[in-house]
Amino acid sequence: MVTLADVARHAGVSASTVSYALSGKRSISRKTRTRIEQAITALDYHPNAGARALAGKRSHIIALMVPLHTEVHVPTMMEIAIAVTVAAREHGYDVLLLTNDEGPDGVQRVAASGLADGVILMDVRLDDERVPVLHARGVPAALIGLPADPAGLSCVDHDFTTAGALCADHLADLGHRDVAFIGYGSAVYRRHAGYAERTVQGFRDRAEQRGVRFLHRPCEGTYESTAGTLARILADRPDTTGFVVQNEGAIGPLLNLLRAGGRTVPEDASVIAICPDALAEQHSPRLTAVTSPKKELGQLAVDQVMARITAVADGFEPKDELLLVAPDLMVRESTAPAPHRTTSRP
Amino acid sequence: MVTLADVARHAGVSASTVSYALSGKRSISRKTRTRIEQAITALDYHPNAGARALAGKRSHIIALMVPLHTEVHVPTMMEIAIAVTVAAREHGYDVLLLTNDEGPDGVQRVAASGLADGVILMDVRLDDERVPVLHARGVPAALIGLPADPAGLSCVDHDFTTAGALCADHLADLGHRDVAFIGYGSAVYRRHAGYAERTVQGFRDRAEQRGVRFLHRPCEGTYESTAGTLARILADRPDTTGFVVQNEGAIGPLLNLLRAGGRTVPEDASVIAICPDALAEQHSPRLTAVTSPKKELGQLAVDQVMARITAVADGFEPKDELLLVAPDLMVRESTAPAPHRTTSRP
DNA sequence: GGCCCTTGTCGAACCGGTAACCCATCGTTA
DNA sequence: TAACGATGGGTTACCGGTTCGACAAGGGCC
Repeated sequence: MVTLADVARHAGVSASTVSYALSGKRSISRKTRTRIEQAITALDYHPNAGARALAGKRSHIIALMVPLHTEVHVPTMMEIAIAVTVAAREHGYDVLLLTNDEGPDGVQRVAASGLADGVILMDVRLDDERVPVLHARGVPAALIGLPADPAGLSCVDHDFTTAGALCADHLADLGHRDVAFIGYGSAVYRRHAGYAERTVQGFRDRAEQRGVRFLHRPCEGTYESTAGTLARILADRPDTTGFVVQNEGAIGPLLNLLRAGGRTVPEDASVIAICPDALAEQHSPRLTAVTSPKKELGQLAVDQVMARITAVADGFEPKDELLLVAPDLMVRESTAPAPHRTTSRP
Repeated sequence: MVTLADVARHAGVSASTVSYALSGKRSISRKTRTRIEQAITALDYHPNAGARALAGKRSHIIALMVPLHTEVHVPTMMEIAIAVTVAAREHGYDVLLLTNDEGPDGVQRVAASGLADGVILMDVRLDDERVPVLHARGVPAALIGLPADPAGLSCVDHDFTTAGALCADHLADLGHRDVAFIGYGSAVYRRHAGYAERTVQGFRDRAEQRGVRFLHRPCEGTYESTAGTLARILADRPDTTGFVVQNEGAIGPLLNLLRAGGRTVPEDASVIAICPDALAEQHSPRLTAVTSPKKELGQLAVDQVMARITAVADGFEPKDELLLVAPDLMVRESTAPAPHRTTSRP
């Protein structure tokens, strides 16, 4: 193994000079710098991570805690994870993968041992158990998702409220008067996943503003549950012509069921999905969808942790941030003006 | 921060004794051991990761390099990544997430710096560039996927050959005489992704053995490409009654297209998917599918790296392993005996 | 009773960087 | 011209564990 001392010897300088040349924390003359650089490439030197962490009190690692349960859209999660990893590298950081089953102890473990300088938590619940640990230890952290009380924390999230509102607006604009919101399975709402509730809330509020009648129905995302949900919706409100689907698993079944029931999309019924673009493109017809830029989420979260890490290291009080990333409505082939009423009702 | 020395003082012993009590590398009397344990919990001691890595020459971290391109099924990848993480924890190891865009340099970086003790590579190509680095540095590694020359390496993979063969067998058993294999986009084959080629090979060989006529057609997985692929298949072999789909994106479109073309599944055409169970369950009808246990893959890969890490540390020559995990054929609703020929041909 | 082996503990030398502190040189300013 | 700041480099004390060698105490054996 090649050490700093080896490089120093090879370059004819002292170890500290090499260290400073590497970190840039002091000015080094052109000549010595190039001599050092040559020595480094000549010897193929790679600074020892453990020694660097020990002496520098920074591991240059952030931990990313990902959810285990599959209710969240996995590719989306993965995309965020990748974005986090890439963004972290740009700060000279690496990413440690933690699973949610380690829970608060996992956060405690990596933070207390100095394994990670900071933590990014995904799939944050309103009453998340990991948050107290962050406070207790003063762990630099960024949350992707919002807890009930974000005081003293940095958070990023999709702006789900706006996502819901965009859906309501789009359908209202197209003249739909009776619309249905097909949400996640009731377990998700029971877990108090903030995003699910906020989407419905945004949809509900805007729908009311626009004078659109709506139903909100949970749905597990299997074929059967979707069939059941749709049947109940049409039983309760036969004139429903607009559908918003947040549960990705329900999209395919819904389209099939509508078709099977003699309703053509988008002529007889409009469908908006709240899902990644890749998914929206896969269906036939291609779906009008509301999407959030996942890459941005990951990058922002990294920026937030990095800011907190340096703040804590420099003795500053890290400042809280709460960023909501605006979603985009992409109009495709699955939405159209509401059909004229053919059924007359009492 | 609580250090080993603090614990030692609190327990009235020397630092080395605490270290030995923790590592178990020397016998410690019952009494002192319990005193030390009490001190540890009393002070809430967590060994410093950097110091441990530096002194012990082990970071207790393995790197996992995941692919970036989306041709592979992302949830499957994620499931493997999670399995790796969980399995690693059972060995007292953590997982560092690397993305494939770092390429060979990434492997070099984490290995040479001692950041990671070993590496698990996913999405291995036949002529993977990262393999030479492993050899050059003697990096303990496990590959998920097979390179062209696995000599000196530990590898796990799905037994794709058997997967292909299982499909051919199942269709042959049901009496299908003309079958089609709908594969991945041609880019995948061009990248020499071993798994794609091996699946086709296994299918081809078994089909020939069983006297089944077959076609192999690449498919990008979009709606259009699937339509095109299906049209060509039916043009070339109108009597085709069995379909094997490896590209998950093509499954939904294929089912819709068959239905639209007046072919009922499974009465007129049987469909087997090579995909995760979760996906097979989502379609209607539920798909007969060939699946590999992803969890096992991750666990085995971890076992392999761990074995190599300890081997290298103890000065042994690590022994190569090549494990193929057998897939399961799960019969569901999308396959049935071949229909009697109704079209007579010249 | 002397000898040796086992068991339990301690002291101290690392592991490979970091950064505070010190020193020399040189150009600038009063 | 003396004082001074800026620049470039060396010395060295850590950072918090691990592990080797030393050693004392106790037991078994001849």
